[in-house]
Amino acid sequence: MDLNERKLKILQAIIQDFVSTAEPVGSRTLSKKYELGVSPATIRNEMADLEEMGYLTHPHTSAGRMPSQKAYRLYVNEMMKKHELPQAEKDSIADELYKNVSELDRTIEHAAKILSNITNLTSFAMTPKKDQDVLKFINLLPVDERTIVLMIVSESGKVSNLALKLKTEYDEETLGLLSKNMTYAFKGKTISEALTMDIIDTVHTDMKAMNELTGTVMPSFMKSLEDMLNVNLYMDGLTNIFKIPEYNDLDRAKMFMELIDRKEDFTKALIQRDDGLLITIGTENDDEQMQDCSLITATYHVDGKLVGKLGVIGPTRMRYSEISSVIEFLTDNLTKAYRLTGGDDDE
Amino acid sequence: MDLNERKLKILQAIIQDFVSTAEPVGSRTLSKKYELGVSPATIRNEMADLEEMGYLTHPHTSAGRMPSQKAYRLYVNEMMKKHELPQAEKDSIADELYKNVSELDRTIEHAAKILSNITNLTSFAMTPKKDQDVLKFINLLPVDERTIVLMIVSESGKVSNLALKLKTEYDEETLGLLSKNMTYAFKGKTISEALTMDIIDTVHTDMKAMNELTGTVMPSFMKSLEDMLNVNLYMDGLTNIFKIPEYNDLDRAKMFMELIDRKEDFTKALIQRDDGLLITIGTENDDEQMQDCSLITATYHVDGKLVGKLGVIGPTRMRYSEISSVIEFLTDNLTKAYRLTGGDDDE
DNA sequence: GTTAGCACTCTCAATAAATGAGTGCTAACA
DNA sequence: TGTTAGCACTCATTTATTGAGAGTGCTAAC
Repeated sequence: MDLNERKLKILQAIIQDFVSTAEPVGSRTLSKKYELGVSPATIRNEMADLEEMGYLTHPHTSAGRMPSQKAYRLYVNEMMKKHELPQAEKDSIADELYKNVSELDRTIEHAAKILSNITNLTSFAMTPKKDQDVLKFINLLPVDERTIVLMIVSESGKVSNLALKLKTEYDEETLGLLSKNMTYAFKGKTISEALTMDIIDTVHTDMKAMNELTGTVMPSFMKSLEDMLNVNLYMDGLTNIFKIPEYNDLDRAKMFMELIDRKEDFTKALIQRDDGLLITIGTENDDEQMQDCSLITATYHVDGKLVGKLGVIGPTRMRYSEISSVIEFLTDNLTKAYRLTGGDDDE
Repeated sequence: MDLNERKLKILQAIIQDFVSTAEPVGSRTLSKKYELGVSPATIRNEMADLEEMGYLTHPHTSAGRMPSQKAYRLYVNEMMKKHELPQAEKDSIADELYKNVSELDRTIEHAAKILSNITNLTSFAMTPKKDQDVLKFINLLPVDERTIVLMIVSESGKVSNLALKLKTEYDEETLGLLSKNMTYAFKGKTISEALTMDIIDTVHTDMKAMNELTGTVMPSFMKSLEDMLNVNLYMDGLTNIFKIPEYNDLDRAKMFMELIDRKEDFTKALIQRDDGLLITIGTENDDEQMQDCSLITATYHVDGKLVGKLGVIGPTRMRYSEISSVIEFLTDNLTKAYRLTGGDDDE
């Protein structure tokens, strides 16, 4: 059977209607609401064909048709037009985003908030994976007799630090020397590389005081490096699912919330996704609990290298086109805001 | 009417039963399950009295009784025995908590997770209010030709920093001088005090290069101070409410989720609560949406001064005694872990 | 190939009836 | 005077029944 012009038109109308109403759509409604130029009976015949081809389903005999996952995939691949955001909306999003640019994590969190507000879906935003981030320098700063601060700065502008309480007093000169040695040893290494190095050996010297200090500082240093590798996931608009008819059912809402609550698993799943704008529909998602959801994600870059992700999760019935545009606009702007090297930003 | 021994015993039994079953309890059930030594008919008479006194309510004529808010208050004030946690549980909680002690925020987040796991309720943990935190030193570190790191260390061990991209190149000597000036000006001031100072004036000098640098650094400095004041709220166990029969109703679940989703308001409400272990039941909560919930919170201290909070929110029917104990145990341990001054911890 | 017409299917909402848990009251009892 | 058994009554909950409505599939006519 052929997916001719008319069938496509009808399918598109059904998708459009179902996406906005969430109700199975019947032949009469269709012929009244959309200018298809044919009678309900003809539409019925075509719908029967479309169903046979797998693009439509039936909740039960006397109900209207609704798009199948295959239909959404066809729509996303072939029928969807690029949605151009109105300038006013772009401006307001950018305003809202830049208003809060400071620490990366805060901005990312804020981006998730913006996204859920606009889409009325549950949004998420992931801070960048930092394993390829390159160490720039390490500094040990005296605070008081027993306290020092360990500070690690990386290319991406990421700064980690930790106040350390020492068991014994230290000597400032040794501290300075150790800072230098550590910087010399680790500068230019990625965080992952640094973690595989035999760190104590690397900065070993003959000085007793120094070795003692090293022994105290190193565990914290490694712990900080590990912390820097951690990816944070921010979510927003959890309650939005209650606005979605599909989830007006306690069990489904529950399933969804549980999915969302397993943040570690969810983060893992996100990390594994391909870069760029990616739409996965229903069973295209690996995770079993996501098989009646769709995910749209896109990637942003920090310092042109580190990759973070941002997106929404919702029912397979969603406004793929509009939502994709918003997500892309946000990731583009994040990338712009965090182009650290060579940029002229003063943040 | 008098709240005699027998009435108290019956009331306690009703509370106990209702807390674990969530079902209104009838006279027959009561006489069978608890050793009250009287017949259902007698219990019925007493229950009618208790209802008249305001300790019990009736969902409808032919249903059993359930405790009123007044009953829970009586229970918490007078009848509740201190629940001593079994040593095994204490150990496992402490293990789980200390396993992750590093940056304060991570630990706090983790504490919330532990709490929700144990109580099967929705938990929250707030990082300390830092307005009384005292600045210790300010440091400006060179990174590369155009980049410096601004670092602020406070008494509580809180370290804030921000990589700054400058419009023009800087000179290391000036940078060092500015660090010294700033430390001199702000050392010993609380963050709140620092924010009210006319900062630019404070470090004003005759040097042109210095004033230029100051102009660039200061906005970021103030922004960092403001960021340091921010209180973070971590929540966990959101999906636990779905396990609670009271919320097996879409509307109520929705209400609850919305309450939780308004994090700013929720944080404000928490900040206003009194210190120490505090139990508020139903309408004792100011917030309208919380009037059918109970809250238990307790405070922990960082460096003996800064105050953070931790607790749970759930239906008025909850195990006040056990939960209070867990919360107190957690806050005690947090306070211990973050006793920075004078302690012997090496974290 | 398209359309009107009609029987048929199935869900959903409304109504009614049966069920059962639990009370309140009365009268008898210790 | 306090306690208890007995029983009528109440009200939520469950199950069954019915009717309306939306929509299809098929047939026959155009």
